[in-house]
Amino acid sequence: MDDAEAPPERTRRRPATKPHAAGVKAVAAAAGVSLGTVSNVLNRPEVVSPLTRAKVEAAMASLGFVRNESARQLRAGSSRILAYLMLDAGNPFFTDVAKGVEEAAQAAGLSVFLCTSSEDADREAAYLDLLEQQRVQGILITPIDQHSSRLRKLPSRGTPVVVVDRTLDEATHCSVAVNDVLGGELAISHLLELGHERIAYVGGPNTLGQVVDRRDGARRALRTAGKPITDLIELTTGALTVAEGRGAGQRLAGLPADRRPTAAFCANDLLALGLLQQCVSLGLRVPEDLAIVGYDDIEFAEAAAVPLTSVRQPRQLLGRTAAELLLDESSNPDHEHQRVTFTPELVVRTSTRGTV
Amino acid sequence: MDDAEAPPERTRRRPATKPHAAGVKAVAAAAGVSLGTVSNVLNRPEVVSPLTRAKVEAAMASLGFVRNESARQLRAGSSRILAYLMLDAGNPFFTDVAKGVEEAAQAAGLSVFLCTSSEDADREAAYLDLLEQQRVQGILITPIDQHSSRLRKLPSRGTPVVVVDRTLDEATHCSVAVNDVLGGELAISHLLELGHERIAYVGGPNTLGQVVDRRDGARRALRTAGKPITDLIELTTGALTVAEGRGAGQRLAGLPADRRPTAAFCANDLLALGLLQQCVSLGLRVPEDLAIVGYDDIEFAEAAAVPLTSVRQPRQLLGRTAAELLLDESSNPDHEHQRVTFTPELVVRTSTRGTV
DNA sequence: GGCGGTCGATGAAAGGTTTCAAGAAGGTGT
DNA sequence: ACACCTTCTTGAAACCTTTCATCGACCGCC
Repeated sequence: MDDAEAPPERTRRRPATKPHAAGVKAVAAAAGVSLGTVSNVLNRPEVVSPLTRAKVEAAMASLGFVRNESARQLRAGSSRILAYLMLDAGNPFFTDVAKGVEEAAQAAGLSVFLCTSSEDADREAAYLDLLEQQRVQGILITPIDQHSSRLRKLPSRGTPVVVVDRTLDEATHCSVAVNDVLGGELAISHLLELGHERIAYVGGPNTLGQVVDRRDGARRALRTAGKPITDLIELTTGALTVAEGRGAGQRLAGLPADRRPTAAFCANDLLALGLLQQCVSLGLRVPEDLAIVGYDDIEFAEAAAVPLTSVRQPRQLLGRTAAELLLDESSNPDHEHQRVTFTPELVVRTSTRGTV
Repeated sequence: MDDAEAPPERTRRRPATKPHAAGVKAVAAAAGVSLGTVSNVLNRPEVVSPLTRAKVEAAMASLGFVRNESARQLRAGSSRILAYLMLDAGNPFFTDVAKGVEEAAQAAGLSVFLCTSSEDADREAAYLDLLEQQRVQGILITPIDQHSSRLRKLPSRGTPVVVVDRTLDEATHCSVAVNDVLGGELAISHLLELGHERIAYVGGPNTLGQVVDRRDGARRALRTAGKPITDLIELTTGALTVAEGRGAGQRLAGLPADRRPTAAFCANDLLALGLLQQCVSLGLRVPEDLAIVGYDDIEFAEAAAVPLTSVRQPRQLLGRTAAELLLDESSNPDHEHQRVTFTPELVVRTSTRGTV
């Protein structure tokens, strides 16, 4: 056998790498230092001498070095990212929660990625899988189905989860919520006090915990007042959107006046705004013919055609608290899961009270 | 020297790995196959025999295997993620754009991460760096400062960028926008036709291209009508939010009636809604004392206290088109950058026309 | 001048996946 | 029985960074 013959001739495999040229290696070569030193400049600048650091930084700038986060994360094992998987980005309630999350994350030096399930269980599942594979620091989620096994399993595999706007008995996560049953109760008590007898509950789908809890609160208020819960006329919607609210308004306005409810409590403000808009355009007077109570007290509730009575939730605080719990869980070794519940507050405006 | 003495005794380094236990290696062992086969099951299931595949899948399930995306991406060099960095998640305009983006992304099998700069240049920069380091497939962005060098450099380093809701002359990206100058013109022409002479332009900050273009359109309409552009009373705001709109309303309502504008054109609907709300609550009648035109025609514009005349933009289409351009750029080798411009449309409602 | 100590820089190993050339096993036709 | 395919499976290399034990140089001090 002749050693000199047939050199290995390794065919160059091109792993579809983007033009992202320079890595630490190239920087090290350009700066005339070792790999480790470049890494130190990146991660522990204080241990490298000012002169060397300057050389390395110059090399980085001239080569256009961009750190490869995948490699960093693979080796270091930690991500500086936190995700909030929300139900519906079009609902200002959730974007306000997100604002709170970002506030807390920024304070801790983390970044937030927002994802939206759009009330679609498959999308929710797909995002959960993706985020787990990405090994994000943690996931904040307002779930569609809080009993999903995927959700339960995540924490045991190392990805902390905090449930937002839902309370959960599971011992696997923290949760931060607002007492929705109480909120429903507040709304209906208010309407009962105003003398309403035929009251509608507009909300759906019933797979959403929020929808069910608020309805249960409504029923409880009726019971407390000594009325049968059958007095609550339920209009089920397919989602919590303005469009669905309009649809409900259509159905409601179509009822004969003597069977039509005199008040409607909507599972959120988007529904309430749609309902309001449709009813007004069909000639019903609000609140004289139909009083309306919304939920969330989003910024637009006050600016509506008829300023909307609504149940207010501490949106930003909700997000901030959730993020803080998540951070505690991933940094504090003796973290204990908590269930935080805030108290909602009724904000009365023209849509129920008429005159100011 | 005695070979048997002092075994290396390598100290175990614990790279802070999360409990995420099982990797492909463990799965391979459990299933009695090789590493490569497990990888094949993951990436090219069709090449592995049904029997083997079943064994591997069973092993994955029982071990709770979660693929490490960092490692996958590091080796394979490609990400299945696309990011939309938006100006303000609280603005329904952008969440509608985002919806369009997700639609297109989902069709292509990609996932979308949403980020929000909140009109803060530092946050924008930080997110751009982060996304580049993550080596996302591409970035969609509604920029604060479209002349940022960071933005220009990204594509040359391998991360495609599409600018959304802004037109850009740079030869480095595609952009998808709506003709904002024309939009401003439409709004003001409408007001002039209605006989208004003292017109206010409410918007800011002037670093935002949208704000400037819409104002320029307004001025152009005045010129076309033979009026001096000084007729346009400018109220500069700090951001495009409801709260800033209220502030502007306060300022505006404070003017003596003979100097107060009879109409206001707002750079977006959030401002318009805030302005409307504040003016009404201070006793001005809309549109009799003050006509208002908004911009974007978000869903809440129609449901406002006084239904809002607004300039409509094809929001979802904007997002979808942008995402499609991005996908083309990253898959089609002879992609050419495009500038797509849509045409806005004036939607007249009560806030300018009074009676229906 | 020798000793201990500090500060900085070094380079090999490790992290989990994908890739691909090459090998093994099984089947078919003559 | 043999050559030739086809179909699956294999194992080592490569991706880029971080980590850490070790080494060299330099300083001050007895």
